[in-house]
Amino acid sequence: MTTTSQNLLQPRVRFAPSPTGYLHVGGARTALFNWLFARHFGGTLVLRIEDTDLERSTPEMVEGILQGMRWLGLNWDEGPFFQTQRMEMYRAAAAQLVLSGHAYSCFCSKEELERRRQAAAAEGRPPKYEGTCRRIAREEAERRKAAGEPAAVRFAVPDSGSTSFDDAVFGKVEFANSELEDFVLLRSDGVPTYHLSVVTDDIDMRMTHIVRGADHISNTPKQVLLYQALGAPLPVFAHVPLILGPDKTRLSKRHGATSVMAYRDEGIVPEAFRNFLSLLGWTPPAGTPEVLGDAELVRLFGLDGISKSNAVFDRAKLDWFNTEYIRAYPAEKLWPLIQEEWTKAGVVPERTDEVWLFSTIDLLKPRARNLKDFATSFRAFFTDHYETDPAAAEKFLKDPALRQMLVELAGRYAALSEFSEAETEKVLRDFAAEKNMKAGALINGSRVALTGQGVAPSLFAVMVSLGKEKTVARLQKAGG
RNA sequence: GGCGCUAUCGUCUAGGGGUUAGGACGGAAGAUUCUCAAUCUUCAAACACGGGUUCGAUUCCCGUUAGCGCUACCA
Repeated sequence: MTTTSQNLLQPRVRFAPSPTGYLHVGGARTALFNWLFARHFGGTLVLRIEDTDLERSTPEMVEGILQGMRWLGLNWDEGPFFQTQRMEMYRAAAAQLVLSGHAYSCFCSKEELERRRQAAAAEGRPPKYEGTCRRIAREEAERRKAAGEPAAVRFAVPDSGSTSFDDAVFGKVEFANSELEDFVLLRSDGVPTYHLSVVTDDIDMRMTHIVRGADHISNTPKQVLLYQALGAPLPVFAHVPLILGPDKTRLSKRHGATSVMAYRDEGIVPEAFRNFLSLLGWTPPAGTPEVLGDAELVRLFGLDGISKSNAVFDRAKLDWFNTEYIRAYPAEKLWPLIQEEWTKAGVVPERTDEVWLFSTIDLLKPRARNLKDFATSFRAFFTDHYETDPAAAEKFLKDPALRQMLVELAGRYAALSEFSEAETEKVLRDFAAEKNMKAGALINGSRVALTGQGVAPSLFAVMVSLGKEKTVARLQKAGG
């Protein structure tokens, strides 16, 4: 039997990244699915850092991954555990496997192995390890090791038969054992490889479900063999389809931002990112809307909704989710996120009273595409230190006569006692009629003069938000 | 190359032996005229191919093709 009954009431899952790079989109999605699964069932999410690749793992990347997890809002319940701090356990497991006859010492050097692989490739043979050292008697192997000869430990894969498992997403997957080679468990320097450390840890940490990328499907039979050799019950495997770039090849640097932190830098709201990511490879029950906040996601998530085919990362849709969240968020929720953008962009808001701030944010948010807009195109609402978009000025503010009109209009506004939307509009329209010019020209010109942008909310709402003093000053400034 | 997995609009997908094959993003057109990056309306857009099974396949089976994954003393 390849599966065992699992307790869905208290599932234990893990996210196990390797700190050889930042937290990328694919890893983030895997982390999210594990998080959703754990939260849905009230289970436990363990964070485990798989740093057994001593060459490529770095502390900076560990920090980068934790930072990514925090930005994504994916909290874990146990860990982070580091495999490099659990070396003794893997060595003990390897020793146990040698003792039970499931593994053996291999004295072939890396160079020798590489040479044989080349030769096999040249002859068109599969580059599989032939099991040379499997024939060395245990006593002799012990003697050679004692003499100081470096040795790795390999798993002795059965020569015949097959190994299968029931994947929660893909169903039954079966591999002929003859396709599997005697893979290395322990390197000659005593450091475990992936297969050994992952299985040892998953057993030790009592994982009930292994939710990971589909790129691990081919690795799974080796791990199943290890579970069996170690006498441990199998967890439920759930492989999730991969995320591809727009050209349908695996998502990589060539496709632009693959680090999740790049999305923070681009002004993406974490919850929007989670929503978008959740729908890459998973579909909620039929009839459910696509905009799903965390609570809904947690409530609806399940392994049965995971699809089998790879998904393309669609940036345009991410942006759409982002605008949906920015619009839906109340100003007070947007406020701290906006402050971060201001800090990054060096914007120092001139007014900080919440009533004004929140109403201005509410005025702006329907037109925001990302959080950065509040520090860039909306900048003029919060500070006098802003640039005017040359294209907008060219389009709406080019005419010198119009600019003079704006100065004159400023005078009318200066005399206004009630600075409301209705009043400011009336003043402008009366002025336009009096001067026999189109109100639209005045409105568009004023918009650029007031906001530095060609696109902004309704002009009179803008004026009220800015207040009389700024409106007058900026209109006057437009004159020259 | 070998092994494994996958295949519905451009993208994410629903569906399922008989449907006008549904939705969302994106796209196009129009409306609005106070801009559009807002809003509203409308439209275009898909079952990879070939064999079966069947009264009937997009759906089930086989094959082909394509894509992806694995094939390390990486994870």
